[in-house]
Amino acid sequence: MPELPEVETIVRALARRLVKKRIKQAALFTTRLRLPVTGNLSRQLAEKRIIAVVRRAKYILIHLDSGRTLVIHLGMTGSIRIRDRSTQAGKLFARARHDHLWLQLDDGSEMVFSDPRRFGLLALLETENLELWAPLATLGPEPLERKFTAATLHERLAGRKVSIKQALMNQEIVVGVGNIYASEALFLAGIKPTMAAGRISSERLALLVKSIKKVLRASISAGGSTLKDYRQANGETGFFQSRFSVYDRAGQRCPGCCCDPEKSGGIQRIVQGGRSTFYCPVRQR
DNA sequence: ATCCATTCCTGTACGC
DNA sequence: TGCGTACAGGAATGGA
Repeated sequence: MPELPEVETIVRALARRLVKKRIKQAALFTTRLRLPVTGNLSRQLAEKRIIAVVRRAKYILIHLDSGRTLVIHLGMTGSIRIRDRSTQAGKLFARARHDHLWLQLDDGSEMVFSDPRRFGLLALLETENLELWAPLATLGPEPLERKFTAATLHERLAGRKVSIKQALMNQEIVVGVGNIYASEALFLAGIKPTMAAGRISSERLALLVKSIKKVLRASISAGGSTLKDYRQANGETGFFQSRFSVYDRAGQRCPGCCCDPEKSGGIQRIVQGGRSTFYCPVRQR
């Protein structure tokens, strides 16, 4: 999916375009997402004003003046597009194959949520009780907040035998880090992805925390990473993918590596928990 | 308590 | 061109 930088990029665009706008009409085209969509979303969204759009972990939270919040998670292949009235000039909205939610705003623009694989989710919840909702209730700390420190991570990893790569992807330990940025952050920190999470020194965890923040911030600055499905809300691709150090670069030389990939084999691809991990055996120990 | 494989669903790339 | 297979950015689940 969209990991934290991609979701953050989308949220910033949505905030710019949607806040203070009123939803004129809404249409939900399926209830079959990762969790069944409950309630009459179309009716509950119509005539409501959007007062804020924020991110929590990889969730998009759209606060409405009705005291409810529209929650969107993009799963692996979800995307959100906003289209101007001007680009639609006179045309009726045409639903594409995997469009699941359509909103028409009072300035004539439209927001569409699409998700071919339907691993994403949509929910409308009481804003006041949002944090009690199970998927949000168990989430760990935000990696870009100041209070996410080596001490935080150390405490959360204590005694864990699972690999550090898998631990970083566990949203109860730290949120927002998915398959790409887990590999990238571990490369920056020089930590081998298979190390037991609970056995890494505080010093190395401090470097890991810095690396996580650094790679996430750099990617946000680049508008995220586009592999296949991800697009910014205006339809443009991100461009951080061109700056990956190890992700999807098996056999190549890692940035600044001293070794000859012809001999060393370069960046390795292994599988952990069913997901690909990329790392440099020379620089990551 | 922790960890692992499996599952949801669809699209695409690749080898034959 | 067509077919089968593997794999893809996430996260919940059940069983070990």
